[in-house]
Amino acid sequence: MENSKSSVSTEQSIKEAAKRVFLKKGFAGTKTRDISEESGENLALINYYFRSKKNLFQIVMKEIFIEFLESSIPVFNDTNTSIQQKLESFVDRHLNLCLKQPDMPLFVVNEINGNLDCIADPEEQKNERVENTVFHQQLTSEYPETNPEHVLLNTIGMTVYPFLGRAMMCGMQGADDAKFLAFIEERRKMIPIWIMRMLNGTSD
Amino acid sequence: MENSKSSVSTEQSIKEAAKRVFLKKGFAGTKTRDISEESGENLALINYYFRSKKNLFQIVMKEIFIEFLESSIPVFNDTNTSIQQKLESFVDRHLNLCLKQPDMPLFVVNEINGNLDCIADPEEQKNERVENTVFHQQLTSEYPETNPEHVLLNTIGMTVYPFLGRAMMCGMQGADDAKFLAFIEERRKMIPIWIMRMLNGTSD
DNA sequence: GTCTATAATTCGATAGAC
DNA sequence: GTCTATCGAATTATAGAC
Repeated sequence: MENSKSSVSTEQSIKEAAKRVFLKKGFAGTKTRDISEESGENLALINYYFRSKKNLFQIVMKEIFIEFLESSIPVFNDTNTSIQQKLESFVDRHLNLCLKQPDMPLFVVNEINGNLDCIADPEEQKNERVENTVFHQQLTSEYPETNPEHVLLNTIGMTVYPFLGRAMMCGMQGADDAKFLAFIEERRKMIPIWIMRMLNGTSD
Repeated sequence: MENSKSSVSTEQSIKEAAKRVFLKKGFAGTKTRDISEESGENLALINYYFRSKKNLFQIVMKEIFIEFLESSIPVFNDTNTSIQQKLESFVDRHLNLCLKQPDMPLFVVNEINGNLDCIADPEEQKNERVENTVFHQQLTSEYPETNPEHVLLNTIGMTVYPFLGRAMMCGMQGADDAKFLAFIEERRKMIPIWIMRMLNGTSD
């Protein structure tokens, strides 16, 4: 914004390339040369624009996290939708997000638990907790005997897990892309139904 | 077994230390010097016993994988138990496994999708696929309209996800160990029930 | 802003004494 | 089998010309 040349697009180009590489290889697995090659920009420009690999990583990490929040929070805070509608909408949006960036869930889950203090700014997280959402309130009032945290974890987990687990999912060997996509589409339809069944079952 | 000194325990010591460090930091994030420090053994001994870092990693990886299979396959292949009993038993065993090594799920999910050819031996995997289990057959015959792969993925996912996702689980901030443990114990009881509810629900 | 060249570290692996 | 010392490659980061 305050530069003279085509620097803005260079900076952007590096950041986008970094995002792709970090997503695929994680922090420790990514070399700055990978980012340089992926972006087509000179190696030195990475440090020129972003000071350090770690700093660049934190920026990318934060963007991904924000992207998730901005996709999810409005859905969970909609005062005009039912629990089931919120589930349908969240699963739909989140599956699309995962399909667009299949490496994202693995990346997040892997790096956020890491030793790195990414997303370190306590300011950023604000009170945008999923705990304080309308969804949470609806669950507590309509299903007072169910712990909402389980519902949330199960929903996110069932949505995300196929992208983490073609591995642990030993049964899906040789699953080509088409089969995987069909699998996901089945889940897009079923997950909200499954969650509702879990909620409505006899409370024992 | 064929060595003269206390070499067996040294080799074991290194392998166990490597397991701990790899579990926590992953392959790329682990330095051989970390393993040396963690084990208290000399740096050079790592290469003496295991030739290379990568080789040591593959050995550890295989052990963890075997541990999972040996814990799960017998349960899924028991001809004397119902679907629900298998679910209860698997969840119970697998949660214990995860509680003993909380870093394990993240590690597996992270590294198995990686570029590494760990567990490369096709021989090892044999036909011990979860696809060919009695559990799979029971599902197909008792719930012919349900895709067994979803059931399997949901079961494993719901069991494992809390260990992956204190992170993505934004709602569980500040969850201390005791609270987390209680959360897991709730799930140990509920997951089989939830899965059965999903199975028995009216087929939409 | 961009490039080349290189400094400064870090890391995996090994040589060689004991 | 174990240790010290170190090589050589890889990698992050920077200095300095353009």
